[in-house]
Amino acid sequence: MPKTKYIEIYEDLKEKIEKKFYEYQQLLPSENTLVKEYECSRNTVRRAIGNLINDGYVQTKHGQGARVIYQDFKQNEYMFGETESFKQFASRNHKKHETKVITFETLTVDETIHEHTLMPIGIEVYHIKRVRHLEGNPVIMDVNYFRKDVVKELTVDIAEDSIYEYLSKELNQRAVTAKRKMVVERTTEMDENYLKLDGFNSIVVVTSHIFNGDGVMFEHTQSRHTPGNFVFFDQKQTK
Amino acid sequence: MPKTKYIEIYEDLKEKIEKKFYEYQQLLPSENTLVKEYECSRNTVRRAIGNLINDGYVQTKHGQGARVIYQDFKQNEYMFGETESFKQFASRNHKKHETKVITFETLTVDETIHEHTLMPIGIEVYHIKRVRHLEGNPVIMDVNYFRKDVVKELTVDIAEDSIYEYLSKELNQRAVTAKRKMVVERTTEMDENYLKLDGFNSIVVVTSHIFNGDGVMFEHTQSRHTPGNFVFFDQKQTK
DNA sequence: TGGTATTTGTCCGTATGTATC
DNA sequence: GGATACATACGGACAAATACC
Repeated sequence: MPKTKYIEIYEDLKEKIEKKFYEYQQLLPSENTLVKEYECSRNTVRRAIGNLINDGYVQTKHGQGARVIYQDFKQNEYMFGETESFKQFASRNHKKHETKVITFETLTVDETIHEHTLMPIGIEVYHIKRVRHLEGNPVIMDVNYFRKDVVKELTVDIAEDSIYEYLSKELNQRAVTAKRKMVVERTTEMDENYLKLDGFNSIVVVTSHIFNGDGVMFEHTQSRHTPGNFVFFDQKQTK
Repeated sequence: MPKTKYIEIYEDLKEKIEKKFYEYQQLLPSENTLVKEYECSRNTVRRAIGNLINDGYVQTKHGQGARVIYQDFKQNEYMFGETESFKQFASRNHKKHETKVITFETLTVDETIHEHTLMPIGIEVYHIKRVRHLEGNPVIMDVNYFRKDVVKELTVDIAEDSIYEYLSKELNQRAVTAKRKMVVERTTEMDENYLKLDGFNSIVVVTSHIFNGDGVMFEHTQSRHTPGNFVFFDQKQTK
């Protein structure tokens, strides 16, 4: 699987910034210099730098250059909200994890579910409730709706392991676009029964709409996070 | 101030999607068609579409096209977290707003402040605490640190109006990059004294590092939002 | 099933404009 | 004013995935 040139350059520059070969506040070499260094066109260098801008690693200024604004961050232990599965997250952080399935059923989308999930009325969906445990503590409740025509035959076993692993490996399905909304709400009785709230009377509710490569919104998920374990990062650049 | 071509195309397509000229799940005209329509090069069309992808409006697939995945959203009344000032937000939503300055002082950054804000040790900063009122209710507490060498002469009057308006109009300074981190914490005594918490024992803490066009991190802000008034949207696309 | 056309993705080179140094 | 550097735009070539007949 050969990577593209601009991705290679992007990753190389990124690593050099992280390793402080290019330091905070320093200007990157000019585009023309990088063109010679990587033996490519200026467009390709610019695409690589464009990605670094999106990641908040550099900031460019017209006739000046691309300045490094990446700062080493005491990486938080917990870092939810990224586009990765619970299992991946737990593994990456070397955390003991477990998923318990509370509800597993098939439903037909009616008016009420449609209002809530934006799934088209009449289709069949899996409705799954799961509690995620981290180091033995129940910290997240996931409420999923999966389109059955896309995810085919789900089972409780798969839901206890990783639905995303199953989708990518067995069905070659991938989440391509994720739209999310975050709010904080008062806890419900359900939250109090299932989650370790540590005195909080609120819960972070992340509602996601997830599209596959065909542009089909195949998943609607409400993730209810205990506040103590929730962190979200974001960076934006005004054009 | 003439806009660039790709921005014009981007905005035109965006509007057509919002107005449902191009509908949900429909494919946009091919790049070559758009090239003829807008009388421009293919690269320019592709840049415009790239922006639509970033906004979560379309999703492209190799060999197929760009599919609209924009869905009308019951726009939430409150929508914090965007890159806009409190005053802009309040005005856009036709809300009565008011800002009360609690603390206004000049400090020299020491080890402790540096640890917390990443501002360089030894420089002078304004330290400002403000409570934001919306429709008469205190809903946000902002704790700012501004580099004095960048923001020059701040006053309490400016802080009560809009520091950002002052910066852009008087000093021609702009926030270019904003890095943010969101967590939920238990309320402090200060939160309880100053904010209308409506029974919540938690508070949404948004910590921001803000860079100007010269790559100087001139502002560090901790925004403490009452949970009931906090909404954050996000969309990501896997490459 | 297979071949062809369409469509997006990558990459290159060049030219011009504009901000910075 | 001149040199440097980024920003925009155009055009062309080829590859790869998809759609169509």
